[in-house]
Amino acid sequence: MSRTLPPLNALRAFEAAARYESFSRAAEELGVSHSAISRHVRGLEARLGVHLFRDASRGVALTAEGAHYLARITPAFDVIGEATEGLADAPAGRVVVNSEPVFAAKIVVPLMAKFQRDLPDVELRLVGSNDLADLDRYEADLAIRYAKTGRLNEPSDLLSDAPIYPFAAPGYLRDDVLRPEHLTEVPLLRDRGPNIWIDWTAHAGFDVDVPDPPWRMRAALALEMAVHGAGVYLGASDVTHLDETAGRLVRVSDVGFRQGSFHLLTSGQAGRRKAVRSVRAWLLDHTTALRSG
Amino acid sequence: MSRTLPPLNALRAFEAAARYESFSRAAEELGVSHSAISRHVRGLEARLGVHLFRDASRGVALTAEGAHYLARITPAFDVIGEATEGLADAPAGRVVVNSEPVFAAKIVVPLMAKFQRDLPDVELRLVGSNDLADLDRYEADLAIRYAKTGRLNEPSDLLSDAPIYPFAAPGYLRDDVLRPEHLTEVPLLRDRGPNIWIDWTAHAGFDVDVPDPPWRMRAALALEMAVHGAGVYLGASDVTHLDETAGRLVRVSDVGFRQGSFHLLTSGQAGRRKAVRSVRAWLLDHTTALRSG
DNA sequence: CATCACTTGTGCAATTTATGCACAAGTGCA
DNA sequence: TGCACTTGTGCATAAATTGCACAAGTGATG
Repeated sequence: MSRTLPPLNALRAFEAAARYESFSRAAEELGVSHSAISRHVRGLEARLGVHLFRDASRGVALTAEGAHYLARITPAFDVIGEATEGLADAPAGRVVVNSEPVFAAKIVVPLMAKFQRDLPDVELRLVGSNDLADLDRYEADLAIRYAKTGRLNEPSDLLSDAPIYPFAAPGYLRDDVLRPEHLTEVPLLRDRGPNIWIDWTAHAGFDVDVPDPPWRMRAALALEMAVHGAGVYLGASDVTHLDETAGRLVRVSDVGFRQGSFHLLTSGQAGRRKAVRSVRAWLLDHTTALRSG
Repeated sequence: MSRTLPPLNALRAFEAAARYESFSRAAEELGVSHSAISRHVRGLEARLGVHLFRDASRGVALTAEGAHYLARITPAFDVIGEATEGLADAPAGRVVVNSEPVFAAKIVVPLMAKFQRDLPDVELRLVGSNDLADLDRYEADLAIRYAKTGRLNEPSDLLSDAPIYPFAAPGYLRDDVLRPEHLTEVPLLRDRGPNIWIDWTAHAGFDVDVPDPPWRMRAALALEMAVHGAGVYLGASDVTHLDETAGRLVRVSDVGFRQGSFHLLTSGQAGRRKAVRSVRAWLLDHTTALRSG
């Protein structure tokens, strides 16, 4: 194998500059400064030892060699671009979904078997994490994030805006009903953000000062504690549904309110892939029950 | 223009790894470590969101997508390689020659008009410099260097090993003959290296202690001083020939000796270009008279 | 079953390449 | 003459590439 290739990044700069016969225009297209283009092009010329451009009054002009080279390079790059985009058309492949952990555990994981049957060629990689995956950096194709109020800043699809209720293990409270005196007797569990128990007591009309516990934990842990009879969990009913159905949790009050929602974000780049679009559509199809209206 | 290309360096690593279905083999071909290949490939997979390889017991195996992609990418790279090598076949282009200054000024420059007629499509860029151009870093295509003794360490072509004689402006010495008493009366000019006047007096049989002047200068300046009647220059007759022919210098003794030589080095990369090979051949053709034997 | 050869994966740090900013120089036009 | 537009370059920063050393896995062999 005796093929030697020039520095490919410089070649890319050359190809763009040659198409426009302008370094500035090439810079715009590639999203870099003209200075980067100039350096790449001049470096390539020096390395190859030929003039690909000559000076023009405005911009640059291709030499005969430069024009001939461009005529060969552009189609080659087109092939590479098309082949790469062709991968996006494949219905198969791996799709990385970064999800808030409690949503991953309680909603997505139980759906995995069905997902496997419905989209057998897609390998779903589910990453439960509270860290915000950088979709622009290809850390994930799809991201499920929780917005405590309103919408997300980025374009997204609403997955769930299920109302918030208090839940406890069956038998944890007398008659499985939350009463005012309980609010100072038992641990009040929630996600570690603002104390939504204050909002709830206001809705319930309970005139009680809710103690703010000295510990913090995230929703997934708090929910597990409730399941194990260690307190009353206040949170969205989407993530409790699994344990309710299994009889591990009951709703201990009919007073609820809506605050916060889960959203699905799609990476701009990966979002063009058929496999990613399939997963997105599937997730939205299978979470319709979680959305109001 | 909506074409988007993957990171091209990673694509190159993929293509080599895919051909061999082995990261180690690809690493050998590209002259990097396997670890670089692995990172490139896995990065590309992550970015594209598809499996291009699956694990095999020994090495890696292409997935269907990977194989299909390879079948498109390899021909595109072949086109780029061939187009780039095609530039080398062009008889035109710029050729950079880095030359020791006195050789450049006295031998190459006077030949430029003939060069222009003989190779009109080649732009010769002559750089006179005592700095050693790094041929591996594309600083020059050809380099003319002086070896004070013997040969150069690198493969090279002998350009000139003309003997060393003393020269002065006509009339500077009585009867244009260098006598022993002159050696302590007039400035003895030479290149700034070891005092070759000591070698000369030994050859001439003059029992004189040659003074070592407190100044240093390079050959080109020393030669100009002699032309202007400011001393006697001792140096190789190749670089004095122009001024002799023009009557600006005469040889003032028949005693000469051989020491030192000019060599032509050719860059390995640029040396494959037709234009560079043409210049090299031309230079060797037009300097045959400077070589003994 | 243990050992070895071969292969890929990864933490960490060093090296190389790419890049932007700010200024300079050149050209054409009003 | 001044302005708009264009490319070139010193300097420094940012990003990508890379190697080293180790780890883990697989298959073959004695």
